[in-house]
Amino acid sequence: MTQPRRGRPGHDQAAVLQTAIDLFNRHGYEGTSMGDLAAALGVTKAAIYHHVPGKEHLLAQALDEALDELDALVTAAASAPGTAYERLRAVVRGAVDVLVAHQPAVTLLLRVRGNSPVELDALRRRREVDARLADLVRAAAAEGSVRADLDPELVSRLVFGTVNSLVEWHRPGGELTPDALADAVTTVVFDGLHAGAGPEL
Amino acid sequence: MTQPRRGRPGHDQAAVLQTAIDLFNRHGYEGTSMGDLAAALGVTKAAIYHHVPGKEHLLAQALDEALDELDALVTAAASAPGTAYERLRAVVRGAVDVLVAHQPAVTLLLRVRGNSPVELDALRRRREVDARLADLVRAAAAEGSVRADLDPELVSRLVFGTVNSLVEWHRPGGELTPDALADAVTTVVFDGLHAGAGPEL
DNA sequence: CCTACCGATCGGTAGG
DNA sequence: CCTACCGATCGGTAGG
Repeated sequence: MTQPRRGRPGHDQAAVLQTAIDLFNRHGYEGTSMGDLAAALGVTKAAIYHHVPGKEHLLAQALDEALDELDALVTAAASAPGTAYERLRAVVRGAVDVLVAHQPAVTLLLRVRGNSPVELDALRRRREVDARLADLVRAAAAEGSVRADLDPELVSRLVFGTVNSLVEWHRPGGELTPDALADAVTTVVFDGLHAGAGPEL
Repeated sequence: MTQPRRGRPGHDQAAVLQTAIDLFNRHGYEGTSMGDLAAALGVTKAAIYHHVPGKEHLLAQALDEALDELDALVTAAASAPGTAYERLRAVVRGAVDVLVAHQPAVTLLLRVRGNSPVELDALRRRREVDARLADLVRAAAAEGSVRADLDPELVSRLVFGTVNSLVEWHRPGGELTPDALADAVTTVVFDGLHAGAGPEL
């Protein structure tokens, strides 16, 4: 039912967004001008405004992509069956999967500073996700399956700090499959670095 | 031997740098104008150029502060006595100390994208530090004191990803002392999350 | 001659 | 999707 295109094929909204996210990640949001984006797309600056209402709208769409995925992850984990330990382990693995599958959008989210209403709203949504991740760690600690000698809030920050750090170096098409990467992260996080550490309780 | 000041007391280079680093961290380097910096200092924009040659010089000084500390840390660790395990454990603890003591400068460093020669040079120096950290992990794995079932390069990225993630939430004057924080990080990194995991090999 | 600034404005570029 | 622009603001510098 889509109308046949007339004129030059050009770009659709999704292509503009994808290129924008890439440039935002490479040079920073403020460090990327709409002229840079136009040049990367091979069009003039004004042409971009045919597809999107403005620069900040591109940022908002990218942040929503990442936050929608993370929201879905913690919501599913909160209502999943099994022990708190199993749900925590699943959410760590799921977080790795989200970071790998949506790396550019998640990278942008993790760099948001709150410079605008769009960024402040993203920070608010992110804090909610972080709070629900901390709830899972707290439940696992209360259950006795995760160490309780450290503040669960602190443990949560360290664990998901580790997961989030993946965006700094992981690139799609690397040697590691997402599954192998998730295995490595959960092993290091739950069992630690010591040689011969057991894979399970 | 310093001459008595005449005219308004004003600000020295160090004060301008400290305020600049704070603003760069809060709003991003490109998101901070020299006008913003001037307003934060309570002077005019032109007055800043009496103290510093330009905006990028402020960034370069901040990045040098962080990189000098990290260079000193890995250099000391590389020539320290003891097993590779002991040196790795010391460098993890030392990295926490550096991040806490130089949090604003290190935060800036971790966000550098390579947008300019100054940033590219900082990235180059940072890659050298990262390589020497990976060397330590490799030596500990070869020694048999750290798990060798995972690529040392990957383990290094995860460990120092965890440490680096501190800058995202740690603020000076929090509840945790630097020592307690370093304890918590080394415990989680080396022993993992499992309840009752031993504190040592 | 100095340090420590100010009011005004430079040439370019930002998002739109 | 382009040429031709705008109000404003950028980093940096002039004379005093």
